[in-house]
Amino acid sequence: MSEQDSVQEHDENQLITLRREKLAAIREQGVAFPNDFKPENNAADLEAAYGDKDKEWLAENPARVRVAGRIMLKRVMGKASFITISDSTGRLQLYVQLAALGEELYESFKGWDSGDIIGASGVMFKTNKGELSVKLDELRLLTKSLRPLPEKFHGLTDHEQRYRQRYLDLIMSDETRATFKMRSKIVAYIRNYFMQRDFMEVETPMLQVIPGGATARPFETHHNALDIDMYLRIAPELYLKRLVVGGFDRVFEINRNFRNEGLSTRHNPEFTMIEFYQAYATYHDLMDTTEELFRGLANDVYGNTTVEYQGLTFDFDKPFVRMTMKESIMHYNKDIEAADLETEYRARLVAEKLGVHLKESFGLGKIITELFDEIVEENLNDPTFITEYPAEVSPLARRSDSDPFVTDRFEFFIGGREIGNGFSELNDAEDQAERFHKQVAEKDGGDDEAMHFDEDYIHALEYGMPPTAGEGIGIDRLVMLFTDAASIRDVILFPHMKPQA
RNA sequence: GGGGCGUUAGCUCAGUCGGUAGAGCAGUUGACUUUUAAUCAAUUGGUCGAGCGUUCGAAUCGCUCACGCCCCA
Repeated sequence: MSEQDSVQEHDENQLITLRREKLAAIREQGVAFPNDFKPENNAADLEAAYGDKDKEWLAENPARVRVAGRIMLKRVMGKASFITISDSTGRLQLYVQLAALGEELYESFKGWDSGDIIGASGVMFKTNKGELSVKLDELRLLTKSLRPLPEKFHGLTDHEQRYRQRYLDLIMSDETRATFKMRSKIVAYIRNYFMQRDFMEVETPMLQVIPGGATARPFETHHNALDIDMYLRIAPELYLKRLVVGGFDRVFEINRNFRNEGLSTRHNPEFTMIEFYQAYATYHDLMDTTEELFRGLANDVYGNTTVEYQGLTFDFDKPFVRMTMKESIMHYNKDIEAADLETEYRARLVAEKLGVHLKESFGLGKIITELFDEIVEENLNDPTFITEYPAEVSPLARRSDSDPFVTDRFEFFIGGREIGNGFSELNDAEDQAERFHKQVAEKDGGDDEAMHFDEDYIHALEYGMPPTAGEGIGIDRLVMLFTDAASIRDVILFPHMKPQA
C-alpha cells in the first residue's frame, strides 16, 4: 500500500466520503472546477456602498452585483434560503430563491455544503431585519469542499490545530485574519518609513559560509556542488556594513534570520528582523529614529499612541525612558551601589547574593549584563532604551570615547521584552580584529554561540567604513505588541511545531 | 531539563464510585419563501492520543511514550 493510500484510508470518514460522492456527481455533469467566474464586488465594498441605505432606497435603486466566496452558513427554509459567504474582505448574506433559480439548480444548491466556494450575482436589498443582502438570480458552485468546516459558532479553538492548519484557522477566524493584515500593514509602514528617508532596500545572503553578526547557534547545511558546509544566517549585519563600506550610506533589509534554539511562545527558529544602517549617524540618532518610528506606527497603523498589550498599557506619545545599564540595575535593586559594579570581585558577590548563575569565564561586562537580564529586563514595561552595554558583550559596537569599558550601544524594551538593538558601529578594523580573536577564543573554550573570525569583513573595514550607526528590530515581537498576541506563534503564519507522531 | 494540566464523533464539549460511549453543531431524511448560531421531527457517525500493566471488566486506576498549553530553570 502506498503512503497516500494509507493516509487517505485512515483519514476518511463518513462526511468526507459523502462529499466525494457529491463531487463525483458534479464531475458527471460537466466541468467540476470552473474557472471562468469573475467577481466584481466584495463584501467590504458593498457594505461601505450600501450599508447605510434603507430598504426602500435599495428597492428603488437596484444595484447589480457579482460576488464570490466560501459558504460559511446555510439556512434552507423550503423554497427559499439564506447563505452567508466569506470573501477576503468579510462576510455577506445571499438570498437564494427557488422561483429565481429554477427547480433543478435550487435542488442542487440544497446539497451544497458549508466550505464550498460559490459565485453569484443579483441585486442588493435589505431584509426585514435590516441586513444588507444580495437577492440572487445566478448561482454557481466553483469549488467543492471535501472536508467539513469546524463548528460554526465556536470555530477552531484548539491552538495546536490552528497553528498546524493555519488555512483552516484563517477560514474560521476573523481575528486571525486581522492579525496578519495588521502584520502586513506594519511591515509596509516600516518599509515606507525607511524608503522615504532615502534608505535603500537590499537583500544579502541568507546562506553563509561564516555565520556572523550575532551571538547565536546557527543551522548547518551543506552545499553539494562545492562540497562545503554552510550556515543559515543568524543576522545580515556584516553584509549590510560591507554595503556601507561600498558607499551605500543608507541601507535596510527586512527578512528572516535563523537561530538554532528551542521553540517557545517567544522564539521561533526563523524570525523576521529589519536591520538598517545609516552612515554619519550615531546611536543617539537611532534612538530618536526609533521613537519616531514607533510613534508613527502606533498612530498610523494601530490608530492610537496608547497600546494595550496583555493587560499592560504602553504610551508611545511620552518620551521613551533612557538609562544606562548600570543605572537600571541600581534603579531596580536599591541594595546595589555603583561600587558593586566597578570590579569583578564585588559584582560576583552581588550576583551570588541574588542567586544569579555565572560562569567562571565571565568577565565584569558579562556579569553586569547577566545581572541586568535577571533583575531589570522583565520590569521594563514602558518603552525604554538601555545604553552603555559592556564591550565584552558587544563585539561589533564602537567603544565609548569616555569609557572604553562600554560601547555606544542601546537595546530597546517594551513590555519587559527586547524589541530592538542598535549601536554606533565599530569601524576601527584593528579593534574589530582583536574582538573577533576574543570571540574565537571563547568559541574554542566551548561557547558555541561565540562568533567566527570573518577575515573578509575585516578586509572591508580596512578599506574604511564611514562612521555609521545600525539597528535591528524584531518584527515578530513588534507585531505581537500591536496585535495583543501572547505567543509569537500567533503572529507567524506557519510557526514551527514538533512533528506529530 | 523539572513540575502541573490537557488529548473522547469532522468541530465544541460532557462522561459520577472502574460496569462496556453522550450532548450541541455539522451530516442524512422530511417540513418550512425574509432567515441570521434559523426552527421543528427523525436519524447516521467512535482506534476514548499510542503502548504496556492492574482488574472478571479500563475513556476512568498505574507506568512509559508522543503532541500541545502553563509555570519554573
